[in-house]
Amino acid sequence: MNYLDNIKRAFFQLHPISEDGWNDFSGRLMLKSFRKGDFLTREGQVENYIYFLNKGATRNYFIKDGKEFTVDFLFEGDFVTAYYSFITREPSPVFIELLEDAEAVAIHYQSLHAFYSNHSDGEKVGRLIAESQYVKRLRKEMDLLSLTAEERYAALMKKNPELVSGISVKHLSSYLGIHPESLSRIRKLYVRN
Amino acid sequence: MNYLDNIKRAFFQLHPISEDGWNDFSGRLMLKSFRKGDFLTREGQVENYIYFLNKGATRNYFIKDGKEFTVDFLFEGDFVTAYYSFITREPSPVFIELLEDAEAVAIHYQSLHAFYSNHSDGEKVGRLIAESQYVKRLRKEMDLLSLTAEERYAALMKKNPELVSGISVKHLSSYLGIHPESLSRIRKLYVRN
DNA sequence: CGCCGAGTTGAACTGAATCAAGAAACGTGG
DNA sequence: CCACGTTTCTTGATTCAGTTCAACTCGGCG
Repeated sequence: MNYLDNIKRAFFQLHPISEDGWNDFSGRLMLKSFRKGDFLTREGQVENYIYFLNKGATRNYFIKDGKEFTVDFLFEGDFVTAYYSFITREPSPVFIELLEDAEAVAIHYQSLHAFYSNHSDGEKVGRLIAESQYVKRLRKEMDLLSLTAEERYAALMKKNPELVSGISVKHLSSYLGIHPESLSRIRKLYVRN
Repeated sequence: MNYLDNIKRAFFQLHPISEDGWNDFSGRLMLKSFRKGDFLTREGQVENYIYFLNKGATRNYFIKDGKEFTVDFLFEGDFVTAYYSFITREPSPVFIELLEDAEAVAIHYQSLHAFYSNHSDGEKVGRLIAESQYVKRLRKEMDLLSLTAEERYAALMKKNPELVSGISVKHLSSYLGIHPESLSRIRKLYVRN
């Protein structure tokens, strides 16, 4: 059981490819370690990597008028990148911060694109990644448009209870689009023992 | 100048492909006509097409608790589909309604996927489409999180003035995440002659 | 110990929703 | 082309969810 097993499983779940294809891909990966508080990506830099989290958790956020807004939390077993910047090659509007010590496998932009070119299966995986990211974003947009803060909290608690308990009020609230005080009040309504 | 010229131009702007590839692709297209008020897609049906609008405009919206929420407006020269459903093969949460009489070129899901398989360039185009859709959604999500209703209106007016003038208050407001009365008031602030 | 950031609670405030009513624009059929 | 009914837009008054500012509690850790 080495550090490639997890990513291989995640990769094949998207789309199984030939052993040759996998060998090409896995040969491009680099293992990296991070400490809590480190950044995978800072605002303004062009994202050059997609990471797969073997261990750890990240918060992806941007800053507007000095205030932080969280767009995502990602955990062990997730692919992580400042995707907007990775795609457009523009400076990233988002920071990616490690919430705990982490170990991740990274692939460089150019290396991934070389892989895309080498295998039509590669392109397919790229498409599937992009599609799954789209689905996630649309869901969240729909929630932001149609739900109240309290409904968003309830929905999140239902779908992702470990997130609700594991993340600070400050960060969670900025993900839900409200202020910490408001989340604190909403939470009180849901306390039951 | 036939009905394929526009889509060819749009397609090649994403990614130029070989003449063979284009012939394969264009042979799969169907020309369709719609009347104002028709639906390309209704909630609950699985989306089987991607359309390219030669003429016309659409509003993509979903309904929650009887209220309509608009996620997108699309116009002449745009690709249109209930992408969420097209990807997941689940029933679409969104309706796509024609805002005016329209002419569109359509490709069927299975036909597109056959094209993906035939050409690695095909997969690449699929990836590029998905990526561009992602970018659009993230931008909107960031706006919804970090801007007030008035700021969202101002931003939209700056980036897309023809949209602001051409779309009804009712529809525009549901896109901005506010109620028609609120948009009406915001608008008053921006009137100048 | 004592500090310090995170979380909670309270009170006043505000942006947007809601409810209601009237004015304008639209389309459909005579 | 007008008359009618229907929908859309605007304006006003009120309410409400969520913000803001401020004070207090708690738990960690230096």
